[in-house]
Amino acid sequence: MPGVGLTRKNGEAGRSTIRDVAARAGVSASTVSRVLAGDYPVSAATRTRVLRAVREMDYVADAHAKAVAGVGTPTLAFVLEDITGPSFAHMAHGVEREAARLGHLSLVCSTDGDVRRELEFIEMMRAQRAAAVILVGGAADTPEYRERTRRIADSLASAGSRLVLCGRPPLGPGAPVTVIEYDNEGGAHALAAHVLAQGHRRVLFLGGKPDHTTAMGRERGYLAAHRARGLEPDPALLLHGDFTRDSGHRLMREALARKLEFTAIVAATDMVAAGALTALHEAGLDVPGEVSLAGYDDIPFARDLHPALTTVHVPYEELGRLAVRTALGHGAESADEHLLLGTHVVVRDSVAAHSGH
Amino acid sequence: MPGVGLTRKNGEAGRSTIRDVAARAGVSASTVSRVLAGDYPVSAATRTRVLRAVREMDYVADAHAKAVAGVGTPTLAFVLEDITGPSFAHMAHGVEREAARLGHLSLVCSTDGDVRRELEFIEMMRAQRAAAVILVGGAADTPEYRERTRRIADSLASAGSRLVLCGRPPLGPGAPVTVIEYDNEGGAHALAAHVLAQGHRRVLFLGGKPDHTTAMGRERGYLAAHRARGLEPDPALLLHGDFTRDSGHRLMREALARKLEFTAIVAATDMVAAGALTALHEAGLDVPGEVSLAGYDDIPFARDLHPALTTVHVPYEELGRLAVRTALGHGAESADEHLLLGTHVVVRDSVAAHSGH
DNA sequence: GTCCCGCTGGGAACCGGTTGCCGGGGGTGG
DNA sequence: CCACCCCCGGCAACCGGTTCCCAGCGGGAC
Repeated sequence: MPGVGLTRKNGEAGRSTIRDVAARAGVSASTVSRVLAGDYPVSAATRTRVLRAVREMDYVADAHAKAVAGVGTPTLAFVLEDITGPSFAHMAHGVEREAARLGHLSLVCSTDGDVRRELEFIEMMRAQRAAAVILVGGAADTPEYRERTRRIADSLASAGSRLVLCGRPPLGPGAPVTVIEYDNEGGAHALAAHVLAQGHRRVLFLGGKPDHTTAMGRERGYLAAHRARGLEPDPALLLHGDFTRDSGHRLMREALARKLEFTAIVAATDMVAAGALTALHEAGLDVPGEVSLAGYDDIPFARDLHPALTTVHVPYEELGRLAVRTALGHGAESADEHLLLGTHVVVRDSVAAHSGH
Repeated sequence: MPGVGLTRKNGEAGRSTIRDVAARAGVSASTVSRVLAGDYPVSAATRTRVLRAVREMDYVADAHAKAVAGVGTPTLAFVLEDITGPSFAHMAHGVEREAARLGHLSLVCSTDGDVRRELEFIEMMRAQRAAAVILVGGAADTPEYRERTRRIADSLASAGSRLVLCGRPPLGPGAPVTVIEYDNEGGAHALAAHVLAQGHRRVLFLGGKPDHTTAMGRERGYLAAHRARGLEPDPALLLHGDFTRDSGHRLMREALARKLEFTAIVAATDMVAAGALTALHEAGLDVPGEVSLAGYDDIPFARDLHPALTTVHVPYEELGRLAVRTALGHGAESADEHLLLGTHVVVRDSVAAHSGH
């Protein structure tokens, strides 16, 4: 005897719909919707009955149905290489916190550097009608990258969404993109200048991948600081790896094994510096007595290395917050935007004056 | 002249619907749907036309509409206190990677320890029809916690979702919950035993909040290791703070200022150990020459502290992966499950034999 | 005592997909 | 040559909400 007798009681499995609530309250679905929306006049008695039914059935309106109906808050998406890296984690935290504050949910995707995964995810975000997609972290700035990213930006823009590049290479004029960067070159310049001011003349640079924009920005800063003093750095002192602790460790061991001459080291990342530091310790070298060392990022741990690491502070969390604010603040029609956040060096104990020579 | 003439060209703003695609391909919406779904026989010619229209219009099916229609992949949600903590970040990475591998999107929420935010988020997840909600990280195991969490679990279960507790206190029998823990007590026991085996008898414990289950598990392990040797630890050596670097730093300074007597330290966390280590350094103490130090978590940085930190390895990433596998592997009808992952101590340089006395 | 208006609440269309069911047309076998 | 069947594609209902539009009812004013 189907039809009338479908008894979906309170505790029973399966979600209850707005019509179930309406039935229990003895009103129509429209009324329930209106009570919950809060606009529209509803008599006090009816409102009470509806709210009681909602409470008793533990009803929550289906977010997808709302989305399809054109109401409902779109989610925010952010994509990063690896949330495990401390600076990425701080950006992610900023993004998530700010999104939540503004009432949005955050979808996250780690790509592990895989471009295909990034593409697939962004396609999904288009299907999700994401409010914005935030791409965080540097990337290789190749023509192919620009073209691909621009296509993504257009595609998102035409779907009413928006692409935000956070610490990523911009795309040139005309692309519907918001860019938020922090000053890699400036920070590295200031840091290297600090090291040079201590009298060091041969300073090893432990860099990242040669086409990676973050890595290159920092390397440019390192070079610029030299040239600003009329010095030309020895190309043999520029080493390339990636941004991991292991890379720093390996590079440092190689430098030592090859008996490169240097009195200070600038690492592209605190993680790299950490690896380098233990390699130095393993070799029995005193820091900063025999060699000075500086990092970049000012991750919390920098203070706990021994000696405490001199580094460059980057407002990662603020970067993330800013990214979502600008992403959400604009409709698709907004002009392209390009923000550049400042950095500052924080002096601790790992860089000392160059005594001898 | 409205009606027929609505020319929504390719590049124009606004997403295209399945009916737009159908119109362009000269077929009905059903056919487009079927071509994209891949099941159902469609003639080669029609399929080609449809696919071309899809490509030309850069069409993506709306995920919300699919969800409402009952198809489509539900997303996964995970909640943690602060993604900035290294161990949390690794769990998060594991969760996200495994979810992606299984074709699910991941929603993330940082609570900063705020219970209300946690509640709100979970309510949203019910509205999102999330496949599962993964709560990660310890919590205060109060009766109020159990009751509240159980209510959440029931509510999710009745909506066809599932709650997973990952490194969180279980709820007792009968709750529709999957629990995945790692062995805090066992790990701490093994670690403390290692320290005691080196001849130390007065070992300071730098713990977490007194009602926090993770903290308590580790403290129990510390105590149990003593008792297994017939020793009764001095209660004055049990200090309580939280799991941050700053807490370790502060606690250590206090212990030093109060001239507590100890020859070794077991910290509840590598972060705490890091803070403690720099406090030790600041006080001019040699580690492990004068004091031994051990941590917990085996975060990547542990190797780069000086001396390299002896600690307990926890398979955080695997924990995250496991959480999503078990969460997704079961319908709501599955039996309650309780998994316990093992840990092991990794011996480095920060614990030495107790020489003097 | 009417008339009119404002306050409430319901019916139905719509959002953008999926899918059960049905019907037309062409190929094949008798 | 006719009938049957199968292949393919369209119609319409449905998922769970929102909202436009309209109708009924009650009260106040004349």
